[in-house]
Formats: sequence, structure tokens, C-alpha cells
Amino acid sequence: MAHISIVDIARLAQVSPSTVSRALQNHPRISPERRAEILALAEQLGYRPSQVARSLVTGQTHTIGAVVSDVTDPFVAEVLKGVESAARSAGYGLLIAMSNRDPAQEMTAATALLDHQVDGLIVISSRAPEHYRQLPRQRENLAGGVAPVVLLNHGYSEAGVYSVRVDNAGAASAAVTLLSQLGHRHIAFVAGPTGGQSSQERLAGYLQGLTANRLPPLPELILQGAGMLEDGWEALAALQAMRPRPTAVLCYNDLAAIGLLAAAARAGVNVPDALSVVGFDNISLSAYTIPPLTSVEQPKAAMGKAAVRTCLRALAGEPAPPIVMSGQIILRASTGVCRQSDCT
Amino acid sequence: MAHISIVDIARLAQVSPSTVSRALQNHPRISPERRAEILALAEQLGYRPSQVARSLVTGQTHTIGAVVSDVTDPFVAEVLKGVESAARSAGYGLLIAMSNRDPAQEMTAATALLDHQVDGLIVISSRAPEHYRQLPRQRENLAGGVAPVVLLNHGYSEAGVYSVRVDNAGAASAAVTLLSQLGHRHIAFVAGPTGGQSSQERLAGYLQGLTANRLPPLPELILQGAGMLEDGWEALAALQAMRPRPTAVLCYNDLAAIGLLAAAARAGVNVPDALSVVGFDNISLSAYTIPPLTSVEQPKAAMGKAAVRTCLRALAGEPAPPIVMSGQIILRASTGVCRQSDCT
DNA sequence: TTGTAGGCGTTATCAG
DNA sequence: CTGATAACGCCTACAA
Repeated sequence: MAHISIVDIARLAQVSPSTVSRALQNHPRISPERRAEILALAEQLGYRPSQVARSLVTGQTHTIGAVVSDVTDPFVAEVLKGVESAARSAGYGLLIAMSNRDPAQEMTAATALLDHQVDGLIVISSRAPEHYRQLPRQRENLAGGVAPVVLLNHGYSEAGVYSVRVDNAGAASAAVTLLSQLGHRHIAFVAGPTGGQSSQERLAGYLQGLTANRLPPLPELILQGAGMLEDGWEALAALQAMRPRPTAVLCYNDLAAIGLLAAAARAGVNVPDALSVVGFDNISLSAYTIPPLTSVEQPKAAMGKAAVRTCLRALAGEPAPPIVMSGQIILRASTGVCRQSDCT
Repeated sequence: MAHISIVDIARLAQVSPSTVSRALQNHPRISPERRAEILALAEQLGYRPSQVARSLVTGQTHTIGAVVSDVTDPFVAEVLKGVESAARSAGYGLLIAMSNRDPAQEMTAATALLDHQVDGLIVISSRAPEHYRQLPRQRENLAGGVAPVVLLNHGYSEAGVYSVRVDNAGAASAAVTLLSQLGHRHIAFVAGPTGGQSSQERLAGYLQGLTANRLPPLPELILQGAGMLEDGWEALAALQAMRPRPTAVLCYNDLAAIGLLAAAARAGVNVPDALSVVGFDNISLSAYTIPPLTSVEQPKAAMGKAAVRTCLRALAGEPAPPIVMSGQIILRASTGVCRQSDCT
């Protein structure tokens, strides 16, 4: 009697297993007293239904899978926190797998999750959304339908693929406008990982912001990066070598911005006096950098929760339109008016 | 024909389902050609075994659960990364649930995971290890055994409860010794969450370090905290108000240290000249703070992997002794020789 | 080496 | 409202 089951309860309650099953799932057609009696018995016996057996017949595992690039990235972690909370309060378990920012590993991870028969998939920062087109089609979940895929921060559109994202371009553009209004005319950009859609969108927004403010979009102002601490750190030297030297820089994310701040401090470059720095994501650490970092806030936990809602909606067969949230600039001390001679 | 199954393959291959089953799991007693033929067919049909059905009969879900205090904590995230990688490469899925640092939620989370029938549990930074004594006993997994619980950074000892941790006391003590050798005589401590075992151990190590270096362990030098950015931030004022004023401070973790660094910069307190700061965890950000933070490195990913190994070992019925890893001080610029008049 | 039959714990479809 | 009975997909004695 390893695990007490529904038939054990049935025996003790002098009823059939089906009755117990019905009592347990609040089935309408069962007499209140019977149900109460059975529920009490189950409670007292410490009965826990076998999700596995249930899944086998219902075709649903009540788990959703999350493919994340890297839990170690604060942005990802905060989104994941929202996902976990929403999933669990909806009675769903959360299975995670990491892609380490690699498209191939991303598919491996997704496949592993699908093999564990998650009901749906949430992908945080996909690098290979095209592949999901094939994946779920050949892998059907137990209910016989394809597992819905919710892309977070990716606008890929396809049947069975949903999306929740932030208006990256708009926010990046707004950040450039802010800098322009502070008098900056030479604004550099530390780009994100090539292949990431949010990278492209933020870059596009940066360029849009420049032209909107009548500033020339110069290719040499764009530095490569991958959204990591090191990228910002390394960007400083390049920034310093430019002529004219940029007085402001927008970073793909806060991590890069923090790396840049560290390099600036090390090199004796005063922020914001000699260089204004703007990040993106507004991770919690950004309020504690030196100086505190101006950043674009993304509703990270809300995005995670929205992704779960979208996923559950899709699972229920309800329409689940793409969600686009908007970023908001949080002004802190890393940005200031331009002090250089050639500023407006 | 929602999902292609073992009997579909059997029909097409003109064999019985059991033969297919055997071929799929590399059973010894099956002719090579049959196996090859079946494997090819399965491959070509895109067959994926139903983990659910398999679990129902084998009693194992091939998933392990992780209860984490908060994925947003960099230390936790890095450990989790190790856990995920080890779990997945062992063919295990990883189910996570957050406790938000609350003992009650921790048990809810653990229960949710156990309800999803994870084979084992890994708890990162437990606040209520006593409860696991009861939990797994009443909840047995499908195999009829209790699910092993691996406590990370907690030395609770009990049958069925395993542990992987770092020598917190030793490392904290070593950190104090380092500060003492730099000439500091008034060393404060920003404590971690009450209720966490690592908090207690680090505090104990701090006290041991003081006495080992013939410094008086004064209660007023110990500040409350919970291992978050705000705690370090708020600690500064208290530190400044002390007489004699401490010239060095050891923090429960890097997050608190980073908050302290921010507050110091804001208040014009030079680090390390006026105040030396030491963190704990050596999260990746700590190399990029201003100044870079001296910290106690913990082998975070390795601890995560060790936890998985321990869990699998327990699952296999093999002995899985407690693992204690050691920390190592990473010297950076946030610590320096004491410059005050009353230093040695 | 291969096939047959039974069962894992639950839900669901029928009758009663 | 309740009780048999048949799946769900797979594994595993046991038999051939």
C-alpha cells in the first residue's frame, strides 16, 4: 500500500471508485452528504490524487514549460518570477529549461519540455522562433492539440504561436529623445545580441529616435554587444576613442550599462558629467548603481503573468491576441545635461 | 490518432507492442535487426514515448523539483543554473516553485511539487527544514519510497534529507581575519535573514573571527538585515552613527554589500578609505561594482550540480553523504588597509 | 527471441 | 444519484 488511492477510499467508504472520483472533483451529480463523507475520509487519510494517472486519461499535465535564455539574467529572472506565480496560482506546475542563449540549445530545451508533456510553452527571449512552427506540429500534446507557444519579447506570428512583448522601439526612441533634450548630440548605442528580436527593435528605436531628433544616425556610433556586463565594460574604450566623443550612450540593457558604469569609474570618466548612460530593463539593481542608473522600465512580472494568461487562454481555445506593453523611462542620476562645448 | 503510440508502431512493424517497447528501451533480449527496424520506424514516424504513461507504471516521473526562495536573487539563480544543467543532462526535468522567503509558502511550494510527483526535491535556502521530516513521510512517491530532499545551504540532518552546503562559518571567519590583518579593529556585520541557517552560520563565523583575532564581539556592531539591497543601504546610517565608527563591515551577502556601497557613495563615504566592505557569494555583478567588491566566492553552479547528484544517488539507493564545500575570498578594491588613527 | 495478459490510478461513458 | 466497465499508453512477468 505504497500510495493510498481512490479505490482504498472507495472500499472504506463503501462506495464505488467512480463515486469517490466524482466527490473529489466536485462533480455536480453526487449527493452532498456522500461528498462530505468522502472528502473527510480522503482528508483524514492524507489522500493525494495521482497527477500522473489523471494526466494519462485527461490528456493534460497541468504543467507549463518555460524555455529561458539564462536564469542568471536579472531580466529573465524577474519575468520568470511572474510566470511562476501566475502558473502556480492557476494550479499549474512550471518546468524550466535553459537555452544558454543558443538557438540549438533552445530547441533541445523546448523538445525536452514537450517530451515531459507540458501543456504549453513560454519562451523568454527566443532566438529561433521560426523553429516553433515545426516543433509543435509534430509533437502533439495528449489532448490531441498542439501545445501553444507563447513568445515573450518576440513578435513572431504564426498559428499556435502567441506573443507578449514590450514596445522596444518606442521606448528606445523615447530614451534617445530624452538624451537629445538634455542637449546631447553624439549618442552612442551599445547593441544587444545579434539574432535577438528585442536587440533589433531597440536598435531600430535608437535610430528612429536619432532621426526624430534631427541627429545623424552614424553606424560608427553603434557598438556590438550581447547584453552582458562585459559588453558595457569593453564598450567604454571604443567610446573614448571616437571623434567626436559621444556624450551619451544608450545600452541594450542594464547589465551592459552597469558594466559601462564600472569601466567609466575605473577610467575616471565622470557619469553623468562626461558621459550620460541609459540602460534598459530597470532591474532592481539599477537603483543601487553608482550613480543610480536611468533606465527603461519594463513591467517584467506583469509580462510573465500575461504570458501565462495567454497560454491558458490558448489552452482553453479562447482567442489570445498579441499583447504589447509599453516601457517607461525611469530617470535617475546617470543622465544629465550635456556639458560639452558642442552641445546645444 | 492524436498521438502516435507504441501500438501504432507495432502494427506497422508487424510485431507485438511489447517487442516495440523492448526495442525502444534497449532491452537485451531482442534481435538486433528487429530493434533496428523498429527504431527506424519510430524515428521516421516521429514517435515520442509518453512520459506520463511510462511514469504511471514505473513510478518515476524523471523530474526533480526545486523549491527556491526567489529566482531573482543572483545567488539562487546561479545555483539553479547548475541544478538545471545537471538535471537535464541526466534526463531529468526540473520543476520549480518559489517560496518568497516565507516558511509557509515554502511548504506550499514543496507540496505542490510533490503533488506533481517529482522524484526528488532540492531546496535552495530552506527556512523550515524541520517540516520536511513530516512532508515526505506522508507523501510517498510512486515507487513507494519517500522522495529524497536535498537541502542546499542547510545542514539539517534526518533520514531522507540530504545536504550540500558551504562552510559559511569558516569563510566568514576568514573574511574577518582578512579585515583584521588590514588593521581594522572595529568591524561591523550586516546580518542576513533571521531564520536562515546560513545567516546564523555566517554570524557565528563573524563572531569566531573576531575572537580569533582578539577583537571584542560587540552586539552593537551587528545590524539586522535580510540579504537584500535595501538592507545594506539602510545599514550605512547606523554604521555612521556608531562610536567608535567601524572602519570595515562584513555583509551577509553581496546584495547587501552592493546596497551599502550605493549608500556610501551617496553619503560621500569613501570605500575603501573610510570603510572597507566585504560581501558574500561573489555574484557576477560584484566584479563590476564601484569599487569592485571583495567577496567570498561560493561554487554556486557546482553546488547545484552536487545537489542533483546527491538527489539521484539517493534515488538510486546509494549512500549520499552530506557535502560541504569551502568558500574562498576574492580580493577586490572594496577593502583596504585601515586609515583611522586607532588602527594598529 | 517474441507474444499475451494484467495492471499502474484516474476519468468517462454508459447503464441502472 | 450511483455503479460497472472501458480506456489512457506503457511496462513486465509469464508463457510460448
